[in-house]
Amino acid sequence: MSKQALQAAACCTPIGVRALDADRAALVAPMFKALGDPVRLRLMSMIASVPEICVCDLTSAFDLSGPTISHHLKVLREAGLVDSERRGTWVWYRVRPEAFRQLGALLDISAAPAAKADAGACA
Amino acid sequence: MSKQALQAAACCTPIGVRALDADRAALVAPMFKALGDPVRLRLMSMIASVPEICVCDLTSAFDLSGPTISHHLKVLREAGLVDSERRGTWVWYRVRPEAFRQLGALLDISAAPAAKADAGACA
DNA sequence: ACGCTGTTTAGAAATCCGTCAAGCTAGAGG
DNA sequence: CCTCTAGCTTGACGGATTTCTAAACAGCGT
Repeated sequence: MSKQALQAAACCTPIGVRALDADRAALVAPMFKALGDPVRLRLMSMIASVPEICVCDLTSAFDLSGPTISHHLKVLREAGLVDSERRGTWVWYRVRPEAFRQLGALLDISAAPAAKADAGACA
Repeated sequence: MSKQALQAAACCTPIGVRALDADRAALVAPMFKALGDPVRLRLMSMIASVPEICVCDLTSAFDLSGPTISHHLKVLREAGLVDSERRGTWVWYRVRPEAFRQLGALLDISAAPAAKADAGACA
């Protein structure tokens, strides 16, 4: 809703070009927070590495109970990072490319002042 | 130390190309977690948007006590996102471009499967 | 010695993580 | 239609982290 619109507004000025104001920070921080758990980060990468994936495949990849995985998926969903859709018996998850791209753009340091002194360190 | 070496090893395969294994996820997640707080995200962006900045300038930008800011800076420091250096009376903070770039590379979705269906949404 | 700057410690309140139990939806079988 | 089962989500609860305030501490310059 309005949340989506605001997220779009926060898109896509790199963090290093101009400091985030409080409103935008409050909007983007939950996304980073959602990625701040190892399990959720792995879930996110599993979802992002394929067009879509079934919850059953996600659950079987961890030594965690179903409800726990479901909880983590809910966090990712509420952060706007993934979408879910029920098709028949199974629920399928899919990444939200626009949210993903927004985070990537925020972390684009290439235009930041500090980048000049340290270009190419991540070869 | 060894932590730095492992962080370098996790660099820079995008999350959307291949799913992170548990070890790499455990290594990178703390960085995202550190950015998962609005105050820390703003601190990070303030630090990243200039070559370096004094703690006094950071503290004065928030309605938070000194110790609280210091605590958040410590989290960013221990996550490897920033460096601090004392010069005379004041302490100066500076971004770690390599860590920053690593996170940006992880979120590079351009090579991911889902990117094809949604190119250019972040215009 | 004194003041200024920034960090650390200690403690209370709030939040988060994982499991158990119960609820809901969709398909299969009678 | 009804029931049964499977797949996933939700609610509730103990235990561990996190977050803030206040007070004590350490480094630097005068």
